Amino acid sequence: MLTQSVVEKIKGAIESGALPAGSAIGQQQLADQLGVSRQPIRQALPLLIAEGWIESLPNRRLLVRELAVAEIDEIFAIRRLLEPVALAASIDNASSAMLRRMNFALTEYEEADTPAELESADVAFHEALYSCCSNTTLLRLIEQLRRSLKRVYELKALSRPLHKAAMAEHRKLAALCKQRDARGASTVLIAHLDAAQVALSKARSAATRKVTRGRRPTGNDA
Amino acid sequence: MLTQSVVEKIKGAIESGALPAGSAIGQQQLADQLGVSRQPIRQALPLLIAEGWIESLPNRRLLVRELAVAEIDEIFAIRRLLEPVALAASIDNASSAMLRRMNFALTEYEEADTPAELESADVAFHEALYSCCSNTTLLRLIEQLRRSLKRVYELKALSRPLHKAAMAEHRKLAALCKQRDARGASTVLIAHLDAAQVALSKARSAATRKVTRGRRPTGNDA
DNA sequence: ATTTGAATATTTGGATCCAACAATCCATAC
DNA sequence: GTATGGATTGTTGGATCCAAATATTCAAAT
Repeated sequence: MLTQSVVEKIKGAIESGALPAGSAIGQQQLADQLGVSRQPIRQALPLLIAEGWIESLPNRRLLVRELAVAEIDEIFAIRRLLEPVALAASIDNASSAMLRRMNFALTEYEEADTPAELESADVAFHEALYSCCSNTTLLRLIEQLRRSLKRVYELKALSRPLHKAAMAEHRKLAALCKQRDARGASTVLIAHLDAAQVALSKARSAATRKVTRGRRPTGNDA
Repeated sequence: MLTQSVVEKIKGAIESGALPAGSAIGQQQLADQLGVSRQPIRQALPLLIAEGWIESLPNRRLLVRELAVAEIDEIFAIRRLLEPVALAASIDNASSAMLRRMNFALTEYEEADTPAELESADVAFHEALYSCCSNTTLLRLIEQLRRSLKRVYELKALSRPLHKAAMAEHRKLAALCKQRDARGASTVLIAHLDAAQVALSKARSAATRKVTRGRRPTGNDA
């Protein structure tokens, strides 16, 4: 079915920044860009609107939805509730396969060169972390929340020290999983989430300032 | 937009049992039934599939998705995580409007005659409960989870004593909100959810037995 | 120069068309 | 009588058509 692939491609374009937040889009334009007719686009749109990727203006214009800072915080608040529970449950009935998957993702993360590799290794690690939580609805929910943040993540993909820190936290998590210390792992996970949140909001406010003033106020990047 | 109303109508039909779980459906059939052409149906389908209302078989047949007992339990597990937090936050910045809405829904619930009125009063009460939680993403999520269970709720709509119990719990919740006792309210809410869960699973297993054997093994209903 | 209004152009949403695909049904062969 | 193969029917998915709604442009009037 073309519709499904169109949905994924549009999501990918939004995540990658090819369709920047706030930009207006038309059905025909999307269709041309993806090399399909308008029909699959039209089937994809209601889904994308319902999932919050695209906003439908009253003028029946469409634009890529912006994620407000407040909304990012809201999502993190929910993740803080759900992910520690998923992790604890996952540790309780952890399989050896889970530990293997975790370790694999860990090394992938360490050896990643490109931001894309980093990203996919990170996703793989967290998926492995929760994989044994035996609540697939919860898994889907967590995945959805993480993905809705993804389009803001590439900002973060620049900073080296943050990745170092994240890697250390991942290693700590893996160790605690091996020891089956659900309580300890949850604590570390919450810290991990908080760190990601402040990193994100910092990167975002910096980016906003950049846009507003045309240039960063201070500090060397790159 | 017709599509949106088609989505709602199909959801409603599934919730009301007009489209029973497990039944096969065709696009043309749906279109005829709703008095529209196939086009709006086709735009609605990807959304309904993604949200788990309809299942798409590999043979490209469609059928109304069944909710497995395990899945119901999963949803309750998530609700137990989210709703107490939403309630506590809502109590912390409760407005007088919230208390008024709660009380109104409470009396509506008490005076309800038909199952539909009961249902809507219940929804209104819980919406009022969480309305001040200041996390709209969380609110949407909770609403989605509650609604996904709605189609199983009408089974429960029969038993009188259960409603009495639910009403008492609602009153207790309202009182605790008025006293701004977030902790106590959360505890009662969890008990409320648990009660609903066991009631649901009992009703469901009874219904399944009924279907399987053609009649209930023991016990008087009605 | 600014604003109002009409004419034009673009875009959307619903309906329809058509080809590909899957299931069903029937006939024939074993 | 059963099983296999083919024809037929029905349904889906993508493309296209058309009318209605909206934005845009351009001209005229204040």
